Amino acid sequence: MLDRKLIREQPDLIRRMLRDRHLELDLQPLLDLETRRLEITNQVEKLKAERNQANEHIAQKKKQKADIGGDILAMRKLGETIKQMDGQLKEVESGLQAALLSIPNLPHESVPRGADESANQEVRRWGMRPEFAFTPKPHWELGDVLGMLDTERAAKISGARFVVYRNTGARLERALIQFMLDTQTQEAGYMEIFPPLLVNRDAMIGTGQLPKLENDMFRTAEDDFFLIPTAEVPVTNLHCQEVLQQGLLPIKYAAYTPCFRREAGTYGKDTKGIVRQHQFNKVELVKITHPDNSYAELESLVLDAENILQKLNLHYRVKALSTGDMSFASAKGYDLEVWHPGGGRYWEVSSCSNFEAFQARRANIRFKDSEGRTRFCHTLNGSGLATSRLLPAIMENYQTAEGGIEIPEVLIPYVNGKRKITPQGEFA
RNA sequence: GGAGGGCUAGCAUAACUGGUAAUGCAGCAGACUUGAAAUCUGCCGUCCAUUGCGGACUUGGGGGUUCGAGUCCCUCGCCCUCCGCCA
Repeated sequence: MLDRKLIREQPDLIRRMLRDRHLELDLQPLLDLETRRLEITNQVEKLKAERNQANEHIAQKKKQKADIGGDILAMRKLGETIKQMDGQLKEVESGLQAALLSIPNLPHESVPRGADESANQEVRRWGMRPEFAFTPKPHWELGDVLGMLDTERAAKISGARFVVYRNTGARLERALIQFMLDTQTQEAGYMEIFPPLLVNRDAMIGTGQLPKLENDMFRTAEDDFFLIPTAEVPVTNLHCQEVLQQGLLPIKYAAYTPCFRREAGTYGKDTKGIVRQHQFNKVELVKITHPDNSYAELESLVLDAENILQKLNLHYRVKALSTGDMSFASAKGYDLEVWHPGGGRYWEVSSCSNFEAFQARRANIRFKDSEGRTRFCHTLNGSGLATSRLLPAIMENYQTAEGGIEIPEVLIPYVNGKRKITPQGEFA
C-alpha cells in the first residue's frame, strides 16, 4: 500500500512512477475520495467537538441534580446527524481502502525502465554451460527412465500439474531442502521457521497477494483459509501488528514450505516436466529491516541465494527486473536463472525483492527508531531456492553418458554418502 | 462441537450504579552535571489543522441501545481452562 499522504501531496510523482510500470491509472477518483474524506472529517469533527462540550455540561448539571431534559432533547438531533455523516465517511473510507489496496508499489529509481521482461538487465553470470559429448536429456525423460518422477500417477490422484517424487527423486528432493536450510541457517545467519501452510485473509492482504490475485490462490471454502503460495506470506506476517525494537533489526528468517498455486491462465504452458506445478517446494528467505539498510540487505540476500547455486556448481545468470516485469508489491527485484541443458534454456529459480514499506504498511509492521518515533519497517524476500526448477537443473547438468546422474559434491553427505544414481535408477 | 474466563499504548496494571481512559516500567528529547546516575520537564497509538491556539478518533473487529459506552446488548475473531472428539 502506498502512503496516502504522498498520493495526496504528489499525485504527479505517483502518476509518473506508475506509468513507468506501464500502468495507466486514473488517480482522480481516488483523489476525489480523499478530498471528500477530508471534507466530511472536518465537518463531522466540528459537530463531535460540539457534542463533547454539551455532554460535559450535561454531566455537570446532573451532578448538581439540575434538570437536563431539555439538553438531552437538543442533543438527540445532533447525534443523528453525526451518525449519518459517520456512515458517509465510512463508505468513502472503504472505497478509498479498496482503491489503495489495488495499486502496485512504486519502482525504485535504479530499476530499469521497460515494457516487459525483454527490458530486464543481466547484472552478472556465474560459471559456464557444461559441454556434453552426447545430447543431454531433459529432466522429464531422466525422471521417467530413472523412476524419480511420476507425473502420470500424480494425475490419477490429483490431476495435471502435480508430480510424485519417488525413490532417488524423493530422496534427492529432501536432501536439497535440507542442504539449503543448513546453508542459510549455519552460514548466512537466518533463523529457521516452519510456519502453517494455511493462512487467513488478513495475512494474504498483508503481503499483497490479495485482493489482486485471489484467482491464483487455493482457498478453503468453509473457513476462508488460503493455501500459501509462498512462505513469504506466513513468515513476513509473523510480525504483523507489532512494534519492534530497533536493535532486533534486521530480522532474517529461512523457511522451507510447500507452495500452492492455481496457475490459472497458464493452461498448456510449460507442461513438460515439473517446472510449473500446483504444489512445489521452496526454501524462502525473509528479511525485516531498517528503511536505511534495505537496499544493502537486498544485495546480500541475492548473494545468499546465489551461494546455493555456486555450491551446487550450476551455471546461472542474475537479472535486474524491469519496471514492466516486477511483481505487484516489489520496489526492486532480481531474478536468478539457472541453466537447464536438457531443455536448452534458463529457468528462474529465485526472485528476490525489496518491498520497502509497501507490505509493512499493509501488515502494520513497525519499529521504534533512535528518535523514539514509530516507523514502518522495510520487508524483503527471496527464494533460496525453488526445488521444482533446481532439481531438474541438477538432473540435467549432472547426467552422465551412461544415462545416470552424479550427485553434486555438497549433496553427498545428505544422501548417505552415495555418489551417483545408476542408469537403473538406484543410488550407488 | 459444548461450558466458563479473558482481550485496555512496546510491556505491566487501573477506571463508582454508564459521565468521556489513570498509573508504573521501558524508550526519546531537553534541563541540571566534567560525564554518568539520580531528579525534574516535555514527548511517548492514529488522523486533521498548523501563522498561532487546537480538534477528532483510539479499550481485539463490526454493529446496536444512549445526550454520552472500556462499562449494557448482539455478532465475529483470537487467547486461556475444562468436557467431548481426534494424529
